[in-house]
Amino acid sequence: MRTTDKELQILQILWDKPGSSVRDVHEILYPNDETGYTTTLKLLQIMFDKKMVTRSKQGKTHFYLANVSRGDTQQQIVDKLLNTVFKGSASSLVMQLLGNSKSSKKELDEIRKLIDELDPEKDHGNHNLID
Amino acid sequence: MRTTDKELQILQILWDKPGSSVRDVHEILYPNDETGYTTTLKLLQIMFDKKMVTRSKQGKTHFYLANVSRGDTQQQIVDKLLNTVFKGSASSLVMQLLGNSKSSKKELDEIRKLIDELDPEKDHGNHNLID
DNA sequence: TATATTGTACGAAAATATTCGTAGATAAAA
DNA sequence: TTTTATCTACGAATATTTTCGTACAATATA
Repeated sequence: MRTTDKELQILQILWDKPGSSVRDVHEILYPNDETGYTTTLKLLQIMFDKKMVTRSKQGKTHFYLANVSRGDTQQQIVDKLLNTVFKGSASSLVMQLLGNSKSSKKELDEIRKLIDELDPEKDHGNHNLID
Repeated sequence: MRTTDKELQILQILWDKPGSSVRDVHEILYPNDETGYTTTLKLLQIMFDKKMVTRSKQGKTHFYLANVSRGDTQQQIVDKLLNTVFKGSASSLVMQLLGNSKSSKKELDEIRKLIDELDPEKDHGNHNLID
């Protein structure tokens, strides 16, 4: 089953603010009300039919929760990107990502730590320690 | 201007095999001819109108070249992914990417090297060298 | 030369995604 | 209680993407 662009944006909101109402979502999605309220409503209803979200009624309004995990969804999308645009090469994806962006030193360190954890055997990083 | 799914697949082919004909592209895109030849033709024509590709005629057939660079396109798509799904955090994208995938040691080393180049100041990687 | 094959062009159908309009129910405010 | 706000439901209009059908020209083959 496919996740469309708008659905992804909405999931994003629900992951950040679980239990949002249609109005909550709508106000974040279209801060200037460029688009009608019922559009957002319809999207949430479709997502409910697809079981991408759950909801509970309180009074007359529904409160929604994402029913797919952020991690799984991220994984799915990254995998697709990896295969369709980077021929399955994770390193070239990372190169593209880091090469032309202003990632903070903190982020770089986090990534390095991750790699060290994934590849514990190698005696890496022994450059210019002594001299 | 937006790059659709199929357009991306076709660009992929043209980057790998510059100067492909419609038939070349078609056979790679639909190896079992699940879809009509004129579909592929139409897609290439649309991409030509959008100036995403160029072409030159030889006899009666056209040979196509991508008119957008692979790198730029990758960058554009990765940036979008980064912002819509990872809140702009490159490290969490990389974590998702590497955490749950079987990247080869070679790839991990390449990535490490890249990070070292981007972050030359830090005296990183000085763990358990002596003891 | 006739016939089959392979190419282009392009309008339109089909599939999918997004947006809107209307109707009706419930809750809040006058 | 009447009126106004806000909510849901849902069919249908729009927009976009993908696919197909048909016409016709150029080339290869019988």
